[in-house]
Amino acid sequence: MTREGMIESLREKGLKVTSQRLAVIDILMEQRVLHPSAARVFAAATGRGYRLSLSTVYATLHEFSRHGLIKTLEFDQRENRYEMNPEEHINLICEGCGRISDYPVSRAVSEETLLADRGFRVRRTRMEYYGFCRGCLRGGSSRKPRAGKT
Amino acid sequence: MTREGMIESLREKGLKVTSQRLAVIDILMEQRVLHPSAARVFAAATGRGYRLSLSTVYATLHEFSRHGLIKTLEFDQRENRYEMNPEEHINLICEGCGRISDYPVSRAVSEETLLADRGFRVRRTRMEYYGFCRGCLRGGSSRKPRAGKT
DNA sequence: AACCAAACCGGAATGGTTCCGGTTTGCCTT
DNA sequence: AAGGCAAACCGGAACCATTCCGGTTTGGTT
Repeated sequence: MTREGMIESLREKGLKVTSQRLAVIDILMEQRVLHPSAARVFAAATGRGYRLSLSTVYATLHEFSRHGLIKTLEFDQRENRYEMNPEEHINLICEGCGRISDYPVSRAVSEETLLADRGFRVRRTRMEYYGFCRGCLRGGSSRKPRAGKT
Repeated sequence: MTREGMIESLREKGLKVTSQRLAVIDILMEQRVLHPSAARVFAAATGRGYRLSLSTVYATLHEFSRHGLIKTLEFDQRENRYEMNPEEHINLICEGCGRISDYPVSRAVSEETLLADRGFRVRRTRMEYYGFCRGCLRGGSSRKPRAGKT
């Protein structure tokens, strides 16, 4: 999704295009590979001169997520992260440095199978593999050593 | 894993077998299909006459999880849940009633593939499908209508 | 029976996120 | 171009499941 595409989406859904939302969109586009947290989006935005509050960043990300423009990766101990990749994939989450990368893969069980088999209607999925990335395995070059719960 | 098996595991790992831990084990065994939360374990335990504190329940579950006796299902907004099923499976999580059920399935991508392909070493996985269970689809018989974030 | 690290306890602290009510603003109408 | 209004924004207070604290108890070993 491009910056213009997101703005287009806002209009389609009847959401207002505000300077704060544009700021969030810009940062999200720029940091998409990082799967940024709300705090990071806020820091990056203000650090670059945009004017908006942390509350607004939270509200905006929540709204974008609610409308399917982005996806929220919810965690218990670590802060939530946001991703823009709409394709089906597994998130590889490094417990050493906290980095998240995508690994494309098709859904393990089809929606139809689950519905027929269990009467369960899938709305969204979440697939995560926790472990250590190449860098952290290789003598922990590590940055931000953010271990999850062991 | 049986009650006796868990006690055995505690001894093997050098963990003390206390009355509080036995209480938690009993409740976990009894409520295994429910994937109970810490609060529920606590309530069930005290309600049945066991004497232990909520702090201890948290500490115990954390310890069991750390040693691989159980697995913690971490959530952001809702409370964490704990499961005893050691098999590879997908957790079907109903956004209507909060019920969690298991759907056995083999790992989508093998450990070896990921290591060769990305240099990523998998330590644990998490696969969840969110949606609505049979009961909630059929006119929301619903109990505990616990919606996650939309 | 003594010893000690591990486990337990209640209560205070934590911290990412949400809520609150009051103010500002995008956008539709005229 | 001005008016009107619901949506969006804001800072600060509130939330709450979980963790932390230090002081006490206890399982298991010597």
